[in-house]
Amino acid sequence: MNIFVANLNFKVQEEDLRETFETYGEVDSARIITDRNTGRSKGFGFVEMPNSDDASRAIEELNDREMEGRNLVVKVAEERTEQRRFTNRRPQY
DNA sequence: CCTGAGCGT
Repeated sequence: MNIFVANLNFKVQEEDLRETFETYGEVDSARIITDRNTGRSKGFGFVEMPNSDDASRAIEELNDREMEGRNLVVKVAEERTEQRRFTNRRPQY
């Protein structure tokens, strides 16, 4: 199950996110979205949990929960538009 | 070092 998590403190990293969600069950992957150009955190990310039951509990429990001084926003993620592949050439603007 | 709506290379 794909989980969207936002309102993250910028200093929170993927492993912190993973640990937080592992409290409620197995975490397949945790990803923090970082700015392509600066590499800094965008303040939100995605967590994939194999067990949808654990995922639902995690969403209920972690949504609006405080983490590093910020209140987390945890929702079920929308389907990703399309599986895009790496493109070495990016229009820099 | 710094910021704060939203859905990913």
